[in-house]
Amino acid sequence: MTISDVARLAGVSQGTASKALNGRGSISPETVRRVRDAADKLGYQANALARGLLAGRTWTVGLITTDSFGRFSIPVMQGAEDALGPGSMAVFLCDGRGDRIREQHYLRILLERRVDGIIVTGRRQDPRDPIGPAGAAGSAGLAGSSLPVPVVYAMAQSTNPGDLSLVPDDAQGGALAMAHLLNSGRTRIGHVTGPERFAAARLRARGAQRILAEAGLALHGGGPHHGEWTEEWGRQATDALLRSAPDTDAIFCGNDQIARGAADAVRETGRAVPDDVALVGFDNWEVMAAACRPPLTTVDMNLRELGRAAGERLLAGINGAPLSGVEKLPCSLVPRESSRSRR
Amino acid sequence: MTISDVARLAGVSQGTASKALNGRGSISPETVRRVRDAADKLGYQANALARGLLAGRTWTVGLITTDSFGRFSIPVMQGAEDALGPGSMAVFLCDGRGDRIREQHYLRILLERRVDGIIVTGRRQDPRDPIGPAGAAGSAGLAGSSLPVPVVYAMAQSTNPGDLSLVPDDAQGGALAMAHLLNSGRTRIGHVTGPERFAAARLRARGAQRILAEAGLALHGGGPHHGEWTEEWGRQATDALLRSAPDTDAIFCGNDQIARGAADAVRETGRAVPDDVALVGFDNWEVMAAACRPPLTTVDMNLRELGRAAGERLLAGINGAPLSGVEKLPCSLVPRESSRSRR
DNA sequence: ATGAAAGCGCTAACAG
DNA sequence: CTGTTAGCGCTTTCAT
Repeated sequence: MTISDVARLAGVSQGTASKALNGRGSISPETVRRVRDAADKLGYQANALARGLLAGRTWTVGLITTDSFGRFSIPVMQGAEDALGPGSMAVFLCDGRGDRIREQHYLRILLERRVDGIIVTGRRQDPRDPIGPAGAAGSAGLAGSSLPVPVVYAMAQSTNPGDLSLVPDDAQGGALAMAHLLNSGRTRIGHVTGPERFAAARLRARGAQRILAEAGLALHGGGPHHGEWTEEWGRQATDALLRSAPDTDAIFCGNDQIARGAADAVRETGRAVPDDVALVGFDNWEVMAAACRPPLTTVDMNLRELGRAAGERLLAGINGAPLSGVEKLPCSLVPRESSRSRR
Repeated sequence: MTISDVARLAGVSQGTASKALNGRGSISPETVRRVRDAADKLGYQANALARGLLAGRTWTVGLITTDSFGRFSIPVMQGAEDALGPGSMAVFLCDGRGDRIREQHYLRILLERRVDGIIVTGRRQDPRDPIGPAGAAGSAGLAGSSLPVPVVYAMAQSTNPGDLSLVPDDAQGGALAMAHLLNSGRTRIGHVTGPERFAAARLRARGAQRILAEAGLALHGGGPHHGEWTEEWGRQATDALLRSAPDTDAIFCGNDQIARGAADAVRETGRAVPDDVALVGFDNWEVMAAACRPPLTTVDMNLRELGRAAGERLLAGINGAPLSGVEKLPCSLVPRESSRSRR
C-alpha cells in the first residue's frame, strides 16, 4: 500500500498523486478527484516514516514524565496534547518512573525517532538535573540544553537556568488560600503541611505567612507544622494543634490529603467544619476534595493550563524561538463547603 | 549527523560503517574499532525513520487507553512496557479520553507511523466496539481485527470474538473475597457495590454469591446493594444495611472507595472494624486502602501482570501468532487489618 | 574484508 | 497541468 499503488490505480504518476493528495502544485480538479478516489478505495495512508525522513521533521514530540503518570502528570500531559494536537502533532508519552536510567533510555528512543521536541514533566518543582548525557549540564552553562531539539520542563524545573521551566506559583497559591480564610472572617489560622525538604511546602507556607503578616497576624499554634503528605499526618497534626491552641478557627493544609485527615480530626474533637474550624487544601485532587466531609475548598494549580503553555512554548521553540528561564503560572482557588463564611 | 559522516571520519565506506556498527557481515576488528570511535566522537545515533522505512517495521507499539491514564490504565501500561522494553520495543502511549473521535485519530497517528502492533486498554471489562474503521466490526465476523497490525485488548474487551481480550477474572475475585470472609469466621455478610450496569459489579457479586451458596448461606441484609462507586454510597448503603440487619458481621464492598465509606459508617454506628464488622474492598487502590481506618483488605486485579501478558501476546502476534478469544486472569487477595479474624 | 549501488516510500524541483 | 528525477539515511546484496 504505497503511493505508487494509488498512482497506478488513478492512472497518473507518483508525483502527481502526491501533489493531488497534499494539495501542492497545480493539478486539475478532475485528477484530484480520481486520485482521491483511488486512495480511498485502497485505504491508503501515507507512510509517516518516509515523509519524516524527507522532511527532516516528524510532527511528533516526546513527553517524558519523571515519575509515573499520576495526578500531576496527567493534566499536564492533557494540556500539552490540547496545545499540540490541533496542529496535528502527535505526542509520544514515556514513563521514566523516577529512574534516571529509564529516562536516559527514553531520551534515546525519542531522539532516534527524531521527535521535533521534548517536554519533561514531574510532580515536584524542586530543581532537577536536566535530561541529556550525564554531566553535560555543567558545561552547558547558560547556553541552554545540549540536546538537538528544544526542551520544555513543565511541573518540573531544570537546574540549568538556560532551560525553560514552567512551574505553578506555589507561593501565590498559599497566599490565595490564606487571603480567602481571612476574607471569610478567620484570624486564628494554623498551617499543617508536607516535609520541609519539598520546595512546594516551603513556598506555600511562605506565601501564606506573607499575607498573614500583612494583616498583622502570624500562624496560630506555631510555625508551619511539617510532616508527611498523608491523611494520617493531617489527623495527627490537627489533633495536636487543636489541643495546644483550642481556639484555632481555620487550618490551611499543604495538600488535600492532609486536609482530609484534618477534617476527620476536627470532627472527632466534636467541632464542626466549617462552623468552628474552616479548612483549605491544595491540589484540587477531585476524588479527595469531593469525598471530604464537607467538600473541600482547595487551591488548583491549573496544571492543564500549564501543560498547554508548555505545548505552546515547545511549538515556538521548534519554530526557532529561544527557550529559557523559570516561569511561574498562577494557581486559583476552588471554593467549596469547608471554608464557608460563618453565619 | 548521518552514517556517511561516521564513515568519512573512519575512512571507510557507508556500507562498511553500517556493518561495523550493527555487527553484520565480516569486518576486521580494527575497522570496527575505528568506526565505533568515529561514531562515539560524533555522538552518532541511527535514524530510526530510515531504518524503519527499510526494514518495514519500527520496533514501536502503540498503546491506546480509552479513558485517561488512571489507576487502571497505568499499571497495565507499566506491565506492557515491562514485557516489551527489554526487547527494546518502544511504547507509544495515546490517551483516547473515552472519546471515539480521539481514538480514531490516534489510531490513524499510530498506523501512519507504522507501529508494529497496538494494545487497547480501558477501565471496564464491558465489551466495546473494536477499534478501527467504524462499521468494519460486523463484517469482520470471527476473522479478527481488520487492521494491518495485531491488536490486544487489555483491561478492555472487544465485542468481536475474533479479537484477543485480556481481562481480570472478576467473578474469581469476588469468590476470593467471600471465601476469605468465611474463613475468618464471618457468616452474616452483606454486599455493597457499584451500578448494576457494570459487568464488574455483576461478576463480583456473582462470584461472591456462589461461594456463599456453597456454604449454605446467602447475602445478609438482601441482594447486592447497587449504587455508585463512591465513598458516599458506601457510607449511605452501609448505614442502611446496619439499620436493617444490625447483626451483620462483614461487608464485601465492590471497590475500595465504597469500602472506605463503609468503614466510616461502621465506626459512626459505634461498631468496630474488624471486631464487629469485617470489610473487604476491591481494586487495591493503595492510596485508598492505606488511608482507610483500619487499613483495608482488598482484592488486587494484578493489572501489571495483565499488562505484561498483553505485551507478550502482542509480541507473539507481531511474530505471526493468531490472536483471539477472551482470557480471564486471576485476582489475588491482599489481607490487611480490616478483616482480621476475631480474637 | 571492503566498496559500490540499489531501493524502502515519499516530496520537491525541474522539464515538458 | 503532468511526468521524470533526485535524494532523505539507512541496510543489503553483489562484486571485487
